[in-house]
Amino acid sequence: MANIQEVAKKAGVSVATVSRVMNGNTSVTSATRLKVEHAIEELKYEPSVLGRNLRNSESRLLLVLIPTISNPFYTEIINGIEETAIQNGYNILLCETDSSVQRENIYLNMVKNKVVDGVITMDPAINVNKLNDLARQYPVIQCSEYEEGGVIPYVSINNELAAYHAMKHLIKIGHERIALINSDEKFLYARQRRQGYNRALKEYQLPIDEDLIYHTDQLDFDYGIQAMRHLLQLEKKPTAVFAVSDTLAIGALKELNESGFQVPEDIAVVGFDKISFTNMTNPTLTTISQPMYKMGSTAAMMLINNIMGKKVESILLDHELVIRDSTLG
Amino acid sequence: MANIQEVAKKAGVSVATVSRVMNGNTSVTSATRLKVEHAIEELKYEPSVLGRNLRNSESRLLLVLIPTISNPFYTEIINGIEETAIQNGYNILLCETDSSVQRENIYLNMVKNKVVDGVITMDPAINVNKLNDLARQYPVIQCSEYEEGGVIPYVSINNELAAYHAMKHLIKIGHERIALINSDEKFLYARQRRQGYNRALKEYQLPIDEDLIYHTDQLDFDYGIQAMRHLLQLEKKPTAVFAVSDTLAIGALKELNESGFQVPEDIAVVGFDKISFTNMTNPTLTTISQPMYKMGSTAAMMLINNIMGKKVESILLDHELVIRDSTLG
DNA sequence: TTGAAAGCGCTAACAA
DNA sequence: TTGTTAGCGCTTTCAA
Repeated sequence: MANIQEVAKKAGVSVATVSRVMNGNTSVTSATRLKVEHAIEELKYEPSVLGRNLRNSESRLLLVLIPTISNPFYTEIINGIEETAIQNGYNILLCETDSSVQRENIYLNMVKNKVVDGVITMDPAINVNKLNDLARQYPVIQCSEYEEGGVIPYVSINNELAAYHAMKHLIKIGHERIALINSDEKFLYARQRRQGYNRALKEYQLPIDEDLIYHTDQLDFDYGIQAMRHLLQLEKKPTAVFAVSDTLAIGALKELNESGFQVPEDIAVVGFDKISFTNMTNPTLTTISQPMYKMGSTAAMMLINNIMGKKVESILLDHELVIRDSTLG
Repeated sequence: MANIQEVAKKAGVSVATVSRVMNGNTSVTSATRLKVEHAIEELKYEPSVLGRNLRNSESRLLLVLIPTISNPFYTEIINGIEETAIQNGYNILLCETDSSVQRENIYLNMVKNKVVDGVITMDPAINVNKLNDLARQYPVIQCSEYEEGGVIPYVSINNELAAYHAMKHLIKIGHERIALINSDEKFLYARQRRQGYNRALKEYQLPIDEDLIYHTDQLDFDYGIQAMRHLLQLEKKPTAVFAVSDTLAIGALKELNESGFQVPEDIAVVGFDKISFTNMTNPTLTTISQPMYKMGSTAAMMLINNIMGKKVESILLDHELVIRDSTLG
């Protein structure tokens, strides 16, 4: 691949002039510009991003940190991030932390090392102190999961309200014993959704039965199966289940089918996220729709603005309850 | 962030010595090394990857091109690529082409611009000529989809044989009218799976009925639903369906459930890939298991070897027929 | 309008 | 063993 010097030589001008042409600088006569463009064409010159980046100390790369690529929830967010990034001349470096501290370190160093210009993190298990440290000097945005009252800008939804809506729906169609399949309450979203769960029960003067609350370590299908299996062993079984992730809800649905329970006649199920699978299950799954694509594109826009030195505000996007067969008794 | 000069100054040595310490060069006395390490610690020095890369003309970044992030099939492959890349000191730049020529161009230019050291492509719709051009000068590996008889090293499975196995299974349990939900046969894997379909039918002296072969434009669930809807309108309906992707098979299953057909009693279904959701459907889906993780890690290893100047050989990995409820009548 | 030259941060060849 | 220095490819300041 030809470099700027060869182009300059071929065109009979200086490298500065070539650079000016490349960057659309106006102070070049059209005659010179033509000569240079000709040389560029002839040599099939493509400027080295490395050289340019070193000089400008920018990489036009955004780091995107996700806990796992396997959950379709993240997939849609990533679509939103990527589209917006590309539109603004950035590319994304997608990295899975697997919630491992070691990986997290590697990736956060990429920010310090200027491999990337900024970072969007969706990992709920990330070390908050380290992240705050980083955010003092570099552009950082949190997406979906965030630190309450923290200093890092975020985009998310109102998890408490969303959970409240899901619960209210179940209560209104007559359920009184509603199980909650939650993830670890060390995560903010888990705590918030739990609060929404509690609020709805209180509002309708229903008791909070700790037996009906199950915590899972992870969000894979299998954990939903296990949770449901546990709940079905209770003496006083629930008549409805609210899972904080569609993947868990799908696992629960599977276990109910296997065990011969009818959904929603015997037990109703509500999920959370509206991943595309939820339309393929039998019955289809009632769920809270998160604006995943928009969340991603908003996060990307915030990060890019932040990189360009603008001040950005945190934002909570709207959710929506999508009622499907798993609660239509 | 401090740079190498500041560290050198603080340690009272030259930048070359700091560089030597950073790169584990042995010809440094332990006294000097100590001084330098001290300075590095004190200034929290992290070498600039940009400077290093420009100098070494390498980025230690691998480009991974996928048609869409939404298909879980790719997710597992990516896991394999990423793990292997990290183990070897590389990171991956994951990019969705959406099978768009424009995006493809942007990304392939990243190789020429040395933003990345090499590329693994899984996009079946990629421009083969352009890719071959690129491969003349830069490390390129094809994963899953490849050019038959081409010059670019690839890792894949024996698609013809896999499809043959799936069909043989259906025939052996008594099916004679077996529909094929295939994707566009402009893709090699679609042609190969079609060949396996044909071979099995011929071997058992069953007729090839073109009415039973349906081609979809994409692999999303919805396309599987549509395909099945079409097949159910035939006068002589199939008794079994083989879909070349689990996502299509899941859509087909959905449509069968909706229309009141029993699977596998009325119609049996076989998918392809073994994505994790195939264990959640009702009934669970018989499918061809592709070694996705291994495919990814193999591709990454091939690319890294290629970057290091080694010659690499194409390889076909083993598949496996996983028999589940959707064919257990 | 154009060119010369400095410099981004690093590594490695060469010299001492 | 250590230091000096050129140079990777580019942009931008300053001068002409």
